[in-house]
Amino acid sequence: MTLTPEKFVSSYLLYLLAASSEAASHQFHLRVRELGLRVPEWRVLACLYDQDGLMITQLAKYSLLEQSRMTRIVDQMEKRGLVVRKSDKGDGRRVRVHLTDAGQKLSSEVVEEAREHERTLLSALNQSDADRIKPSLERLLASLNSWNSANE
Amino acid sequence: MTLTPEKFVSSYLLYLLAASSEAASHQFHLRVRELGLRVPEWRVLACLYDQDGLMITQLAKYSLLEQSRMTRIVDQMEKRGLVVRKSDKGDGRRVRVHLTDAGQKLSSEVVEEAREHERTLLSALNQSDADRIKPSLERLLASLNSWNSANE
DNA sequence: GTAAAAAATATGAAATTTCATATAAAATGA
DNA sequence: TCATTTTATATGAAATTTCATATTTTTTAC
Repeated sequence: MTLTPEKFVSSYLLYLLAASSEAASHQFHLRVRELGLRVPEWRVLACLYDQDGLMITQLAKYSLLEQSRMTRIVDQMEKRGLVVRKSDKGDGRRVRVHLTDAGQKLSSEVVEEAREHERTLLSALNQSDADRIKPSLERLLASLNSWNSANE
Repeated sequence: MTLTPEKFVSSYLLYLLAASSEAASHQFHLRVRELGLRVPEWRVLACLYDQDGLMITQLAKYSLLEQSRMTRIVDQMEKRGLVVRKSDKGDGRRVRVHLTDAGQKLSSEVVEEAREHERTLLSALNQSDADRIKPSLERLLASLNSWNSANE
């Protein structure tokens, strides 16, 4: 049927991206679970580390998951004392999520481990790949995002 | 506490990879759902397109999901008439998953759409990024995989 | 040849996730 | 202003996913 029946998956862009993401995250996500966190919870901590008081919707977007799921993740983190909800004065629809002291402490610790893990990963690459990978992914992501917005 | 309180997430390698993967896949995964498939089912079709008769475990690995989940994905695809299980002669533990005629037809069609989508995505990048991205991800993935094996 | 270990798949039960939609607040526009 | 639409979050119910473990077959080590 096709003239080029070569393997498809192993050089398919979407596979390479998903598999790289999975491979890069694997060890660290094991560590995250050791710390008693699930991946989405770690993502929330990381987002709030950068900017405390984000809304549920923003957390969902940055953490790459759905809003209704984020609502429940925040529920659990709140029960656990890592974050608190505060309603936005000025816009009563918005819920601002803030780190508690415990959440702040944990988030700093895990971010530090994440940085260290990243250094380790990068040091396993050859110098030129290690130098280029992040800027290159940043450009890719920017292109993809603008392409996606243009095609919604 | 830290001397460089700059944003962490937006330039974190694991975030860049996960977000790029998500952004690159988003539109195509919508299309996959339009075709009545879930993402893992599409992945199975793609794997079997490359090599019919893979085992459950291999499908799980290539599709980046767990074995017990793959068992149930295959259950559903089998009920739907896209694949059939055949037990491996020579090793009775192994289950070989084969495309049916319908599965073969569907898998060829979706793979063709995936190729087209990939061309479209790549054409949105500048020439040099478009040329480098796949080889570069292939090297990254290889490094990560060998690093992961070494650190299990 | 046999016991123990390993490998491949399946499955019950709990937990999570999704989907559609409810609720409530704010913005828009006539 | 009032009705309509949009935005933000929450939630019920169904579906999926995970986790631990059972089952079956093969391999390994004695």
